[in-house]
Amino acid sequence: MDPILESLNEVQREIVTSCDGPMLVLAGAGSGKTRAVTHKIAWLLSRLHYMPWRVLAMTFTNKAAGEMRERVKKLVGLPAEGLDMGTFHSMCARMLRRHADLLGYTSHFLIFDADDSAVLMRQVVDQLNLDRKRFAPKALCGAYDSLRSHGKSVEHWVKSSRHEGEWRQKAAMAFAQYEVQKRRLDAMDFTDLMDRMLDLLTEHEDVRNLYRERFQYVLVDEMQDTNGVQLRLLERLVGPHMRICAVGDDDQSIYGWRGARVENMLEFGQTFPGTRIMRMEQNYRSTRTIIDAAHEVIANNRRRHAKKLWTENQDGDELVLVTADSEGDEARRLSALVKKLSGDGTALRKMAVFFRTNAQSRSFEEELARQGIPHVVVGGMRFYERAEVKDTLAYLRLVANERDDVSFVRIANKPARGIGDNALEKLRDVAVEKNVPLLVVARELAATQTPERWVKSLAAFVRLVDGWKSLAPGTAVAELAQEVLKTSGYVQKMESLDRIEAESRLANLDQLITAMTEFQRIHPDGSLTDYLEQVALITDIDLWQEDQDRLPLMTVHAAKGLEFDVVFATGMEEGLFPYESHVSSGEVEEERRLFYVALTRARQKVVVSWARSRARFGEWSFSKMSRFVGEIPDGLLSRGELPKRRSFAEVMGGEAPPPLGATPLAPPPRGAAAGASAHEVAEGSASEAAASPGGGGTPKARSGSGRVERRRPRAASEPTALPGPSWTGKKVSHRGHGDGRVLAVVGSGAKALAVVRFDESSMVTTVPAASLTLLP
DNA sequence: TGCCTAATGGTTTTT
DNA sequence: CCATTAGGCA
Repeated sequence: MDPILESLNEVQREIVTSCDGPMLVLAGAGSGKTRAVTHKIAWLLSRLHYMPWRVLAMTFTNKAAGEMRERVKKLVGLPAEGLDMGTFHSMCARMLRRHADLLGYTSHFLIFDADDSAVLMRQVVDQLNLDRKRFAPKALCGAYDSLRSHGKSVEHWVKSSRHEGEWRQKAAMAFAQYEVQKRRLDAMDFTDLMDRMLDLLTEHEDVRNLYRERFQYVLVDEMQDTNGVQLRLLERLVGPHMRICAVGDDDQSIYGWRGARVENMLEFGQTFPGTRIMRMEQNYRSTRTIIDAAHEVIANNRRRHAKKLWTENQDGDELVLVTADSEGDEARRLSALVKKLSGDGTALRKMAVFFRTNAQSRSFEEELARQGIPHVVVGGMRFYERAEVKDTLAYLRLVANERDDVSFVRIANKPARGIGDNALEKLRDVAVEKNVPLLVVARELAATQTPERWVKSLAAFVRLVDGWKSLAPGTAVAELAQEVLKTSGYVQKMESLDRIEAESRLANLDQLITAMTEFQRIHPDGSLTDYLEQVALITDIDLWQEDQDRLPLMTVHAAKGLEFDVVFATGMEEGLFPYESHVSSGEVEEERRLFYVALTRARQKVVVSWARSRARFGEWSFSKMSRFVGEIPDGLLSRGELPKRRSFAEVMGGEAPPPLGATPLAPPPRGAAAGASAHEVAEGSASEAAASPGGGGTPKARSGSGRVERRRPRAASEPTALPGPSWTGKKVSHRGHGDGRVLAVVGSGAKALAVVRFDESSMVTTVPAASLTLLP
């Protein structure tokens, strides 16, 4: 038996070895899809002797591409290096660079991230004299993006509205202006990468033929999450040979809101006539109980291909339901379970906490820190979104492309160098009038030698930028960045800030430089533009290092494609999961698929949890358990012993429940009275909590309810210089991490360890208390 | 120009 | 509740 086929089942073998026409693989969760794809690539390379660059593979994340490449490498060795693998976005960006001029862009066009787009949109909104509130730039970007990803025209969008016609009309003007400005800036946003690529292949026959010739085999992963444009892209990319293999699972389509069309799976056969359809329905990942439970849930969806996963795996444990009183309580109960499992030998990195929205991570972070459980939030504050990192990149972007007005505005006066708001205002007027980039206007003005102060400042700035520009061609990225940071005065300014703040930022810049050096090691010939592009398309999943044993926390969306021994599916409440706006708009099925994805990530155990009450915008609200939990049959779900239903007073800390329909109560004393209180309240020490029943002198009486925030008398002892439990809740600073708040202290004196949530990174980390300074 | 305080409004999900 | 921003002041 061929070693490439040895470890495969019947279906997988068939998939691997049939390579002469279009194929669609309906691959259920955990059915060994990645294995099939990697072995197929290996087959193409080593048995059918495809040259690596003739194989194009599209994945959903760069991380998935990297992993796939590694696995192919294990099978066939070095040739795997030359494979064209990546996300749709990164592959398109690369191809677009090569032919940018055909579309009226330069080859170092900018790639706008969501932030850049919002900045530009804000300028547009101001320009059109629209109200920033009613026309929130971010919301406009979102609307416009969704519009395009769904393949709708602006005209259609405007007409389709019966209400708010005037709003849409004006928004449409903003969209148009946004397009104009984006063009002028030589920039593409994420959606453009798809749309312009489609233009390129549609309008330029020679380019189309070039790639059709080049790519003799095309593989697509996660087909269910591609959008209409992407399907058409594939259609044009794949030549008459039609050697394409797409893999997907309609039950796992969770990006409908971004334009993903499950229909792409159904229509695949029409786009590529003669498609062979293969099914992979044996699950190798999960216990039978998990598979059955997941099936029962997803079977409630009407719009799906009827199918059923099966497995030869053991039955395994029942799923476990955890009911909590509040989100803090939920976090506490799950942390206890994590501790127990970890004690029984399950590595933290083999477990995962999932939630519907990013905001939910907070309560878990706090509790895990309190318990000293190492963890990592995948997708929280991103490294490349930190201000100092973005500033540095903005400098480089301006050097790489002088049409980058967004970057110009960002850093022209950072550090302050006398180019204030009115200077920028004047620049922009001229720029718009003449339709030239800000930097060019600035350069012209500088040459006029007008004695005004702001013109002089501008001239100095232009000199700096031009200096870097002349330096750029022969200089390594890391070196250039260091030069820029030094001569711009950016670092110097930072050093003059208070020490601690500065150090953490400088540490981040150090890390950035390190990353640049690393980039150079991998791409010795990489240009500045290459570097900026790679950085623009990086995601948090890509950055997630699994080498440390930490409990990962992430949204279910981020969990796609991953697997864990134990999965905690949290926040299972009506309104949250399924998310409220999706229930009313009839998109519950996508929410259910999302839950299905969550369940099927698990190999051994699933814990689903929900909280009866949850704070939203600081107000407390009460929810029912998610309908999805109810869809798991009784025999498969252990409801555990329900915590005895506590009285409202016990839960909320001594307050009486609100009359029905009344304003919700004041929140339980979480933040304000520092870490400890939430604990005690949930443990049910109601007597203590009743101490000051709406007493006088409390700061904010909440209107309507007549209730007030409970305030616990502060411990008499003032925090001492010596680290100890008294530091809990205090603001501190750390050289390296910056400012933060102490969540817990273990031990006391010189050896004490403090768990701190740092503002800058929003990271929760354990550090020696001795390394902290107490802030007032 | 830059720093501080007050008010305001925001929670889906991401390439 | 939180983070971000607008607006006033030094």
